[in-house]
Amino acid sequence: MENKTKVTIHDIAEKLNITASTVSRALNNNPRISELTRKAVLKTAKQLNYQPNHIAAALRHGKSHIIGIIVPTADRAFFSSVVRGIEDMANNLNYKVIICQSYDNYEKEIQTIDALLSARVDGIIASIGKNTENFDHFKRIQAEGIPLVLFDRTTDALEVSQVMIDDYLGAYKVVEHLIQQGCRRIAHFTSPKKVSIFKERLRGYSDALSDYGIPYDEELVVQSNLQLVDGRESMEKLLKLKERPDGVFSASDYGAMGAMQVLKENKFKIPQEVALAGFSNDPFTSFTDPALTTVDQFSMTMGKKTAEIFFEQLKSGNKEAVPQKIVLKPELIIRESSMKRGA
Amino acid sequence: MENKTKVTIHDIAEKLNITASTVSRALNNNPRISELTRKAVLKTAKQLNYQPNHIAAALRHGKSHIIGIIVPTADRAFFSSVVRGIEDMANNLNYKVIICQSYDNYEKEIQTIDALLSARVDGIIASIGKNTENFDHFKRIQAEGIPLVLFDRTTDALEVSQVMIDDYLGAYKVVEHLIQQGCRRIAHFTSPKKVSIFKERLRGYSDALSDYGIPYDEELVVQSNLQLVDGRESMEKLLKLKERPDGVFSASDYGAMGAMQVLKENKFKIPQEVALAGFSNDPFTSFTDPALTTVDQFSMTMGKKTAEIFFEQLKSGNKEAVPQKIVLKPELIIRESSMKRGA
DNA sequence: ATTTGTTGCGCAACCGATTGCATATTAGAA
DNA sequence: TTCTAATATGCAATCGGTTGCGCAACAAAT
Repeated sequence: MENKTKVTIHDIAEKLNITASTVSRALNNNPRISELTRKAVLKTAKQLNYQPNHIAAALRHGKSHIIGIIVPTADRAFFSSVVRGIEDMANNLNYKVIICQSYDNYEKEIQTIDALLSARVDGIIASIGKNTENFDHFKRIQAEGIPLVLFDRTTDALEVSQVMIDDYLGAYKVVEHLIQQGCRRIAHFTSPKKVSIFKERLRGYSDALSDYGIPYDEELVVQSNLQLVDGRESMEKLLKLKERPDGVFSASDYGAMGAMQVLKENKFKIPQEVALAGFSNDPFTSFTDPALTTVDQFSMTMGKKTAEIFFEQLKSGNKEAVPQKIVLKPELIIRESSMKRGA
Repeated sequence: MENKTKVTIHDIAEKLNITASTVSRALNNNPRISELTRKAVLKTAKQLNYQPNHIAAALRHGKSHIIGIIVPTADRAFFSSVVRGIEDMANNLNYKVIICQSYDNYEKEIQTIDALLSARVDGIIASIGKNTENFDHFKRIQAEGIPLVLFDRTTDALEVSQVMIDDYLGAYKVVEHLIQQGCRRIAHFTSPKKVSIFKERLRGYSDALSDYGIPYDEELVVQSNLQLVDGRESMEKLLKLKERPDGVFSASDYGAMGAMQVLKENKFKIPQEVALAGFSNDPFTSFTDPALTTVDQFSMTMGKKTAEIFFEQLKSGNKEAVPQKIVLKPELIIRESSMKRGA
């Protein structure tokens, strides 16, 4: 255990009376090294408990073999699941992953990117924070010439590959379903933020209504931050309308949950009097009573697909390939909260 | 934007007709550099858009200024909250954080530690995976001479600082509360794993019973993996007993949730017929119907405290200081699922 | 026997920043 | 005026691998 000084390839070299170059090549399976030498090196390395210093290697060929992932928060099932998909692939390719959280905070997002850049990550995969409206920090990533891929919370303000789900379609399906269940006054919780996912969901809502001949009513579209409390407030506001809604489609599960609480507190029957649907298929949605209808986003698939595109770009040396835009199909998960007409 | 080659201190030096040493010192605020030179260097650095290469610096003085955090999974509110607490402090001290997930997988835990070690992190903060029973990989961290601090899922098999909550006390409080609500046959969901938290919770359960003169009944203690499905199975098993329990204390919120589902499916009244309590205060516990009684673990505090101890150790050069063991007090959160006697 | 390859390994530069020691310049002290 | 001491900067080694180029040794081809 005399580990005072870390053992290096030079130690191995000395012990075998060869040079560090040979040791390095042996360890890297360079074909120009004889089988005999390689075996000896490997054996000695094990004996001395040699641990490669990746920092030195990283310095030498300018690649850290680390990729950065930026998510608004890691404690949302959706994001952590995407991360897992990415991680799996990265690990297989022998890349390490730094997960950073922006907490939907613009300043923190900038800092995070700075940190990742100066840590010399080989590339960055990100989902944009809710409050971000300026994308210069992302442009800096591209200016460095390292790959950048966005997922879910993306933007068209950047020339970049992105993987998202078809939010429009998901929303459309939800609203169509609510209509088919008999709803005629369907409210929608949305966000004022410039993130495209919310705009797309709103568009899906509005188009579905119009396709089924239901007028779009401004007072039924409530803007908020879509958290639990926001859902509560929005619902309370809706209940004060002369004509209350008979269905609510929230662009987030938490928002829908808030609505559910308020409705239950006011003794409304869900879904008979008011049907309810969220978006994201957060695990808790199956725990509520009634269980919440929502839209699944195939997060693992999104992670895998994102990683695929990312590493493709990485391998290709990040040439100015045409940015790809992958749109995955979401799935409507129908649960009790919207089944007015039975299963 | 001619950023083909990254600018280095040598570029700055050349432009100013000085040497890289001077530039380095100027950038590091070394007092042996004249104010004039320093200003010039800073200005030129900005002009050329110089970005320090931390990898080179890391190689030079053997410190990466990166710390590794290992959690079983980042998508559990508890863990991500602890992580956030750690992150906050780390960022303030200008350290970066790599978050790694072991997914409660022993092999992956080992790989992760290897990866972090060869990434030359300056220290590691970890919560042990459920299935880990051998701790040699953690000993390797210590053998490297870098600080290691464990939180929540800890072990006494290692001479290491640890931060945990008083699981015994938390469990005791829950059971005491259930007894005070009138429960006399209280079941407990526990895990067979060697992680101390579950053993402590079991001990709290058992002691509370004994303190209140209630016999410990083996058939009421069900072992499982404590996930949702496990909770369901355990509850189903309990309902087949000749004498069913009138209270259930699950060592995990998910387990309690599974029990709740089964009880509701079988039309049992919660809490009147069976009172229910979990452990962890996962956000979803306030969304269930009835809302779930549980134990809060002050995750942010745990994160802060963990970081505090960790950096203390790091600053002190990781001398063989006596490992500290911090035990935080948990808080019982009483909700409807256990309020037999009203609020 | 000479040429042409092939194989296996060493030499030395290099990645970018840091730092102990040396040196030059200037100021202050004797 | 000469000596001492700061002050400001340069020199060169170093961190631990990696890699282009070169060379020796031996085999195969002519």
